[in-house]
Parts: sequence; structure tokens; C-alpha cells
Amino acid sequence: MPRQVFSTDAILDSAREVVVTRGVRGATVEAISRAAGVPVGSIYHRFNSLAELLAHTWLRAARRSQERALAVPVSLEQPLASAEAVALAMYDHCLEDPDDTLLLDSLGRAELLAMELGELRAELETVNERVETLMASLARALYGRADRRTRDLVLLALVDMPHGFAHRQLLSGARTPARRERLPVAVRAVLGEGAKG
Amino acid sequence: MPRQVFSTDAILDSAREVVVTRGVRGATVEAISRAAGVPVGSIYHRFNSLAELLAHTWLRAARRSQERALAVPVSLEQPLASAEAVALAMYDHCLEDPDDTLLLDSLGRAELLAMELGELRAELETVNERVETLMASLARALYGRADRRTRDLVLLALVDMPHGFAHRQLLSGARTPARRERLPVAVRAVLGEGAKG
DNA sequence: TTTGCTTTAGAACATTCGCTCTAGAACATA
DNA sequence: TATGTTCTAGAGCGAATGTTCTAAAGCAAA
Repeated sequence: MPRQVFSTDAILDSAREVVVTRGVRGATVEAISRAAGVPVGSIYHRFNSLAELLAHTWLRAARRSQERALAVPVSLEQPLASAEAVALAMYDHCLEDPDDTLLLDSLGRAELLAMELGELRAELETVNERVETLMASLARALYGRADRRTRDLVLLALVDMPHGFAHRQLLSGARTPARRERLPVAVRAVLGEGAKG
Repeated sequence: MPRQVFSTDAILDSAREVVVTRGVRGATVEAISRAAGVPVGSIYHRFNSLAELLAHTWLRAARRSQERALAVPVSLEQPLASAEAVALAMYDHCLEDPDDTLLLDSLGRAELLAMELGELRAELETVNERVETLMASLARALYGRADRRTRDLVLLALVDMPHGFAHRQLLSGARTPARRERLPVAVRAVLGEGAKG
């Protein structure tokens, strides 16, 4: 194997940086090429299209975020405590990986799905499966059912809320866990009195 | 004044629709022109550029959302109750104006500020002033100070959380206030025990 | 009717953008 | 050394995109 001067991860890092700083519209191949110091030919040697490059950037961020949440030990006998732990893990991850978090905030999955993606489309559609399974099992443990409404509620408490908590801190540049201690209480408030402890 | 066949609002509606359905990258002048049934010449007669058209679309949505929040009677003697009322108003507005809400979710202010905007840039930078003043006064009433951290906390509780509550419902097409009754409790949880009632 | 202004209408233009193509460099293996 | 493969490198191409331009239609006022 001949030398590989530029790492794929470095290209993804630059793509992420461009999306976050210049917006989705500013994420052109040339902008990414210049930010990374990588010629366009080398970019297209690794990625079939700009759409796939952006999708890979997004998928990497999404998977990292999920890994963190899925690594939390969950006890369905103590669903509320588990839910709090998952929410805290999500929040901590946001502060530890601010660039990935900002990317996920500014590049929506819907935006990607509107592009021409080929086989990658399937990955985008299935990437959330494990997390959704976790949410469903927590919903069942908490409420005795796992319909759309209860699953959305758990997603709100364990994914959206932690991201919301982290969002403004990241935008203002602060990287310290400002309101971390409030999160568990908020999670309980969202999940409600009816939830089994 | 000669006849005006197409209303400006109709163009903004179509721009919003295109952004929401096809993403920021799909929001081209031609796409908006076709969605609205308005020739590009007529669009450019009203807006100097695509960037300004998108900015106006965003500003209209943002202002409508703010009007609703600012119309809530706020008593600084009862800041927690006022905070709850503002949060509920935000949430209700999200469900009543789903298209504007989806637009604000998919078109970030940072994305707009990265474009060439001319005089409109100033409007984008000042549009949040009244809301920020309200948040600051609530922060002061709740915590006795209105530094960046306390203001962010109030913003989280009164703006981000209501949007988060509404977001998944809107994506799944549901237009009924599913978890509205949980919002006040969650607001109290975020604002914390230390807050003065 | 005539004049003048606003708006419609879309063809045409210039630029940007995504992508391809070809040449050569770097390295593994024979 | 010779050969084959992978990757770098960036000039260049065709299509898409933002914008302009000109002609004419509609309406108000003179």
C-alpha cells in the first residue's frame, strides 16, 4: 500500500468544521478541500459525492453520540434511575465532543435524506435503531407500553433535553457543565409522576 | 398603483415550504419560484437576493414567535408563575404555527449570518433584543442577577424546552398538545429550587 | 387617450459548483 | 530494477444556480 498522506478522519473533521462555521450552504467541496488542505481529487478518491461526504460526517457524529448513551448500564427494574443516567451521559458527551454536537445541531437528518445518497441512505435510516430500541424498552418499563407517544416522551427527556441543556453553552463557548445537576430533576419532570420508579 | 398579482407573504410561505421540505440546500430561487408559481423576476423585484429572501422568511417566523411570548403578562413579583406562562405560550405557538416552527428548526440564524445580507444583517442581530430583555428581567427576579449563565438558563427553560417539547410532535405530524401539562413542572425543574417563587 | 409608474414574465448571462480526468508520485512486491 | 497499485494533484468540463435585462401588461392620474 502506497503512502496515504491525508487521513479520512481529517477530511471529516474539516467537513464538520466548515458546516459548523459557514453553514450547510457554505459546505462546498472547495471550502472543505481548502480547510483540510486536501485537493478535491483526493476527496473524491474516498467519497463518491459531497452528499456522501456530508452523510459520513453526520454518521460519525451520530454514532459517537449513541455509543456513549448505549454504554450506560440500564436496569429495567429501575427505569427512572436508568433514564437519568442515560440523559447525563448524553449531556456529558455533548460537552466533551462539542464539534460533533454543533454539527448535529446544524446539519439535520432531513437535510441529508433530501440528497442523492445511494447505499448510504439505508445507513441513515437504520442508524437510530439501537437507540430507539433502548427508548422503547425504557418506555415500556416506565409506562407499561411503548407506543409512539411514550417513546417520543422518553426521547425528549433523554436526547432532546440533554442537547438543549448543552446547546447554549456550546454556542457561547463555555465548556464547563453549568447546569448538569438540574438535568435529573428535569428528566423526572418530563417523564412524569405516572412513571414507575 | 398597478395590480400586484403575487403577495409578498405568499412568496415567503413558499420559501418556508421549500426550506422545510427540501432542506436549506434545496432552497434555490428556481425551486421557490416554482413552488410559489411566481417568476424569478417578480421575486427579485421584491427581494435583493436569495439570502435576503431567506432572511425575511426567518425574520417573519421569529417575530411571530416572539410576539406571542411578549404578549404574556409578566409579573416580576411572581417570576416563576410568569416563566411558566411564557413557556406555555411558546409551546402553544409552536403547535399553532407548525410551519414557522419547523422553519426555525431547520434554518439556523448562524446559517443566515454566514450569507451576504447588507442592511438586513442588523435586523438579524437585533431581532432578539426584546426577548433577551424579558429573559434578563426574569433572571434578575428569579436569581437576583442576570449574568450570562442565569439568562441562558431562563432561555433554556422558556424557549428551548418548549420548542423541544413541540419538535417531535411536529415531525410526526401530530398537532395536538400531547405533553403540555408536563411543561410547567419541567420549567420549575430547570429553573431550580433556588429560584424565588 | 396619453403618460408614467409598478409589476409581471422569462430568456439570457456570468459565475459557482460538483465532479471527472489525466499525469505523476510513492511505495510494495517480484 | 521493473511492475503494479494506490493515492495525490489540480486543471478543466458540464450542469446548476444566482442574478440581470428587456419587453410588455396593468392600472392611476393627467
